[in-house]
Amino acid sequence: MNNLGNNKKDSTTDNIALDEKDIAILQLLEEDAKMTIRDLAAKLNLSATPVYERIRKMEQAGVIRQYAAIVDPSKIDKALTVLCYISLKEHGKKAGSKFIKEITSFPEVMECLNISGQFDFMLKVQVKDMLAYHEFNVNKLGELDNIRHMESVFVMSVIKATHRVVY
Amino acid sequence: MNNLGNNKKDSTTDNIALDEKDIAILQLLEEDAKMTIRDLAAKLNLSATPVYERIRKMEQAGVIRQYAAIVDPSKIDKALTVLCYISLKEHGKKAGSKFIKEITSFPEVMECLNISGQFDFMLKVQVKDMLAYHEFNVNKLGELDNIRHMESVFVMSVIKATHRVVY
DNA sequence: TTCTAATTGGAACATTATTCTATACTGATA
DNA sequence: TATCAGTATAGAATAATGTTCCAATTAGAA
Repeated sequence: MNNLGNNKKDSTTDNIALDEKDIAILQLLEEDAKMTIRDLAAKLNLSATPVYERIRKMEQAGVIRQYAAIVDPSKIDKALTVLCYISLKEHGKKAGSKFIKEITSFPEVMECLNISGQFDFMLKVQVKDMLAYHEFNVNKLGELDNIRHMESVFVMSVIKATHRVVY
Repeated sequence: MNNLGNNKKDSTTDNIALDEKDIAILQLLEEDAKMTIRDLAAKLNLSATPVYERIRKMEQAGVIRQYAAIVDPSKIDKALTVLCYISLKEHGKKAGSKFIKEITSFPEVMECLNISGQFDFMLKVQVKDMLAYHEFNVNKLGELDNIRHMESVFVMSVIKATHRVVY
């Protein structure tokens, strides 16, 4: 048990009620953010204006957090994904914050989750190859002083990876 | 050890050499895919044409896999993330394919990784709450007949989550 | 140097996003 | 049922952006 992590709300406004049309728009934009408003409108049997307004509302409400270009890691020589499990020695607020600050500064760390179970954190680390991971381990994780235990699990293949949360 | 997973290449063309300008473009588009070509050009001290051509090449080469709207799960009532670890009884090609086909069909499964270690797969499951996860477990995972062992790890907070792989 | 191929700038053009206004709808009230 | 207020919508006008074209420039090889 620990009290680490950062739960700050980053929404611009309060919650928003989404109807079926909003959901449909989200589903389409999750797959292809470059779809034009007119194409969206045609699929939903609407004109451009309501689609445009609905998207704008969802952006402002923080429902749509970001539009991102998704890059294939293997194409930029980052073919190895490793899940790195870490438990800390000190779980106090101060020690935890320090660890988080350092971890999040590493560009190799795509994801850092505060988890239940025997470990405190799971990192998803994206690197070129095993040598690069070894160096990350030694030079970056190895420099942190609050790590009690560490375990690496290697990703052999990606069966499914999506950003779609709307269904 | 197993031979599961699907490593098919989905690139449109062969590999491509990326220079510093390409990298810079990727980094910016990973953060904000809606940034205009003219803004990108201004940041890179180029005109619109070369930026446009470079993006097009990276799209066709599969370096840019997708443009996606990233939705905040908590805003659409999917606030609980669970890591679900699974090991199979049968690891043959046929049994593995069947499992993969079923798992990837579940919309709650955001991610499915074939991993090293005591388990065969890690699923990242995104649901409303604990009750919804319980139902997913019973009604969907529970219907699969090839599962030997299963373990759930709950995500208490997300410290870092990025799609940036270019650095 | 000279040549070739690739890259670039800037203008022209095509497409799309965005705004505006009038109309249609919805649900509540009397 | 009639009327009203608030919201959502379509369609046209405008602004912004994407896309193409071509001439000029650059970089590298012979």
